[in-house]
Amino acid sequence: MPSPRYWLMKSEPTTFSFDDLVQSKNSTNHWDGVRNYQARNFMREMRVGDQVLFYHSNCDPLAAVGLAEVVREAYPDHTQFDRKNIHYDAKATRGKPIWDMVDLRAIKPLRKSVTLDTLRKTKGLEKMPLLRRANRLSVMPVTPKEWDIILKLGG
DNA sequence: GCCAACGTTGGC
DNA sequence: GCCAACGTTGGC
Repeated sequence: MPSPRYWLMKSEPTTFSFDDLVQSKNSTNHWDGVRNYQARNFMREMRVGDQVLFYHSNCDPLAAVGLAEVVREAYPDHTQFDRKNIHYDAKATRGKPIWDMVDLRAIKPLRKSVTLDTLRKTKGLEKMPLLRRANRLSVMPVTPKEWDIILKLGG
């Protein structure tokens, strides 16, 4: 199976919002802090040019808000080595890192944010992991069909 | 290697 | 603020 070309990534806007990405140098920043193996493994499958939906969690409104693309493939997340960082992992060493991150560049905000509520009501999106009850996965693949549906909703 | 307890995520 | 889901940890 070829690797998916589309992804959804969740972030709490109080921690790092789509606007924060837009305002980063070259609209580009690294996606650090992933500490879940499934999410990490999905990041490792990402290739330069893959498209990413930026989703805001734990806020109001809950919604997909912007488009980004992968500009650097998985490399070690530096925060795992930093004792003072909330994401510090004592088991990780520079010789044997555990956690990776990718770099994303903001493409543009969606003309219209697509709320979780809308996603739930839209046919064809039922299988998205995002919509599963109490879902915690922060990085997930999006099928081309789902991608088209969501982009239409987002204008 | 099992599984209960614990901690975190994140929608509600 | 609550709590369901679920990943992780640790005792055995």
